[in-house]
Amino acid sequence: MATASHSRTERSIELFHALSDETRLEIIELLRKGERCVCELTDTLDAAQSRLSFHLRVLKDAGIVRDRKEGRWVHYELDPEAFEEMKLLISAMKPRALRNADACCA
Amino acid sequence: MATASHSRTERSIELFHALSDETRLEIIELLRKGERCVCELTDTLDAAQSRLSFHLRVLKDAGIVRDRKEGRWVHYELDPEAFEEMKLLISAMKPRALRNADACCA
DNA sequence: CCTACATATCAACAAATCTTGTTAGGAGAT
DNA sequence: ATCTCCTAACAAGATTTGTTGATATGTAGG
Repeated sequence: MATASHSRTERSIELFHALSDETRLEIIELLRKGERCVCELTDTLDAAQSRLSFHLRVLKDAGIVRDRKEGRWVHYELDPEAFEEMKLLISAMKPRALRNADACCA
Repeated sequence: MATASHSRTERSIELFHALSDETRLEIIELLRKGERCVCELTDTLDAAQSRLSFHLRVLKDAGIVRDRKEGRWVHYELDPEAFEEMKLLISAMKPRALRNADACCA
């Protein structure tokens, strides 16, 4: 567990920040096909190992991916729950009133 | 219009980056009630005008809010389409395969 | 035990982002 | 015209984020 307790705002920031980086989006795209080890991600993305490790950590802390150790390899996979959570957070942000419900000023 | 054309990745980065800041999430929360002028946002959020102006620009460039000028006031409101777009982008990121579809290594 | 390999972590630097203060422009009021 | 109010835009500094290279940890095999 990365941090203790989150407000909804803090949770949104963590999740959406994790999604706002090209390398991390590429990782997610690759993991959609299923679990992958770090070695395969570095090969496919042609990225330095320490760079991927950094981004995988961000994704893991946000709960978007899970890791599983097997011998000296570490496999990562997407956590579907995180995506459901994001959709809920977005739904909770949508406008809930008609336009100009009660305008201020003027 | 902020930029010319976007890949889906670039668009995701822009949208999710806009959502990964506390001030901007607070703005969105306020605008859920309906259109608001900048003066009311600065009052409610107790934030410097220039700070809000910066964040409103980020939200506007991302297409999350629209502005409307009326006399010397500028009113902002949420654009519901942006939230639909986000949900689509998230759906497109969800895992599409069963776990361990074809593991690498070991 | 020693070596090779997979991954994580750290430190230093570079780049992007946010904040604050200031300036500028446009709209109404006098 | 002049003044005031509302907001956008710019500039400088502070903070955060991402990259890179070096080092550490841990596992497997000789």
